[in-house]
Amino acid sequence: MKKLLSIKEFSELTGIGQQALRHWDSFGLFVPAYRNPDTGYRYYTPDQIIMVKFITVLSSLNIPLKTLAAMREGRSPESTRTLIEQQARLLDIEMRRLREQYAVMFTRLQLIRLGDKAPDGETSVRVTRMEEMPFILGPRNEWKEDEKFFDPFIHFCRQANELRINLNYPIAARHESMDAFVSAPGKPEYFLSLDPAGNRACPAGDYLCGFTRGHYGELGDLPERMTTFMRENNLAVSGPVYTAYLHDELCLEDPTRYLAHVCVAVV
Amino acid sequence: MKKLLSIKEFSELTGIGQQALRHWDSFGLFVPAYRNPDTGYRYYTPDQIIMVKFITVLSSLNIPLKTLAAMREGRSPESTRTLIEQQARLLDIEMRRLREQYAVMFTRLQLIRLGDKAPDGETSVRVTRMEEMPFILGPRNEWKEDEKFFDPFIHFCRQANELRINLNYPIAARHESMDAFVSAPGKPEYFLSLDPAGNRACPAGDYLCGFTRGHYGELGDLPERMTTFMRENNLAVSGPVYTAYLHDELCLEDPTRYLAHVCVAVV
DNA sequence: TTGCTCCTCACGTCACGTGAGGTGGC
DNA sequence: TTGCTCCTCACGTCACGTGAGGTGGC
Repeated sequence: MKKLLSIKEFSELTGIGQQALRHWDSFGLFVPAYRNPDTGYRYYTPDQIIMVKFITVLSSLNIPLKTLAAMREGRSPESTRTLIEQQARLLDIEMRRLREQYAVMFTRLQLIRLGDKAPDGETSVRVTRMEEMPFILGPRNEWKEDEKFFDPFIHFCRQANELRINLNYPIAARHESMDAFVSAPGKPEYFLSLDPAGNRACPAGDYLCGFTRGHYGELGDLPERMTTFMRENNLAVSGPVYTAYLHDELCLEDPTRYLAHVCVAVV
Repeated sequence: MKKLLSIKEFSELTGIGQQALRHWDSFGLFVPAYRNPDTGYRYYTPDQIIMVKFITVLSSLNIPLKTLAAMREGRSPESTRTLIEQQARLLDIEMRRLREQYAVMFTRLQLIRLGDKAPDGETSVRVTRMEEMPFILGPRNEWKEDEKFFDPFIHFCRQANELRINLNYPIAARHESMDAFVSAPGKPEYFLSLDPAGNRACPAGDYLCGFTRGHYGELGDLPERMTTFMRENNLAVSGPVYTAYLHDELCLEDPTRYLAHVCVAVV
């Protein structure tokens, strides 16, 4: 004689809600071992815990319950093995996705923190040691005279989609030379995705860094201030100019207060 | 003059469905940069991609969109930083959960595969080298005469819930001696959870293994066959007796065909 | 009888997807 | 005019949660 558990007891034992158990019963995914024909009461046996736990594990990835129900009938060791192996692959994909999201969040956090430490007045220019920053370079931008301002940016995003570049990472800009930056600060030659697994990087080293506030591409007098600083301190440029927004629309509602960070390697 | 994107263009660029964008607009989570007052058409700017991507990353864990919308208004670098840090913690928990599920699936798979390789006739007894199998031991079972058969099993499950033992792992049984196993095969002294991170393990070594088919606790003549085999081959027991179901209700619909595996270390 | 549990509708929720029916620009 | 896109309801979906109203055993 097997011990029978009421739906309340079984619900408490397994942690599955009563209504969930009734729902699973309603379309045959998981039915009680016994049902009182007079009262309609559901009774479960303790060994049904095994099945119920298995179902929760399987359903925790977005496999529809009806699909699971279909797979459960006519089951065999082979079919269950296949089901688990398939689930393992899904788990693997999901774990990759989470790791990537973690990296996205961490990269974003680094930028915000760098912005939090921006020097007083937010207009200063200085030389700082910077760590390596990996990235993926987009296609070279074409700034035709008649073209709309954001067309190259859209082109970058479209290319990114095609090349399976993750647009969740912060996007930065790059001018190939200080001259190019000074003459057109809002028209970088490249956009880049700050993917930590990127195939390129701006190397660790001393960088001339400038901060300024304003809408995307509006860098005010920062280019002049940087060139002035370099002249006064006898510095020479030794690489491209990188522009990143540390505090952007994710942090601020007022677009005129976005915080930009421009850096260029110097010797 | 900013480039304006129709909802279709923006949807294709970001991979977010048109109706999702309308839905996000409807309660203020993410509104188009411009709206034609005559036609009601929605227009988005390319830089809104950044926000939309951020939202998808945040919402991919089960944070309700309304909660996100509430957090988005009056945002600051500090609030966004806190939001990301909180998200990172959630991601961490989620990754632990997935790793655990992966272990659950893998452990289950090992049992099924062992069952697939069960010897011909499925009634044979033999000595095999077995790998280490970690587990967590439950409380000692009390088999009172008048108690229902499954009561100790329920007690184990309840204890497991209290002790935060993961019941998703396969559950096995253990008799402390061959005598105890032979005299009451269906009444093990312990139940155990086959958690690979368990604090105990049956060590790698040579085990006398027996297979039999039948419902839980019904081991037929397997105990006798095992003792006979040991006598005939001059083997001595050197540890507890473990019983696990390799093909159970997860694999088979017919309870009389469940496949049990009994093993005991021998010298 | 009281309190507890169970039942079956039936509607609510969340984040959309999917037509239904109509409009507007080329 | 045709074809395309956009709009706003409004209902469907999925996996339940949450009462509503009624029953049954101690």
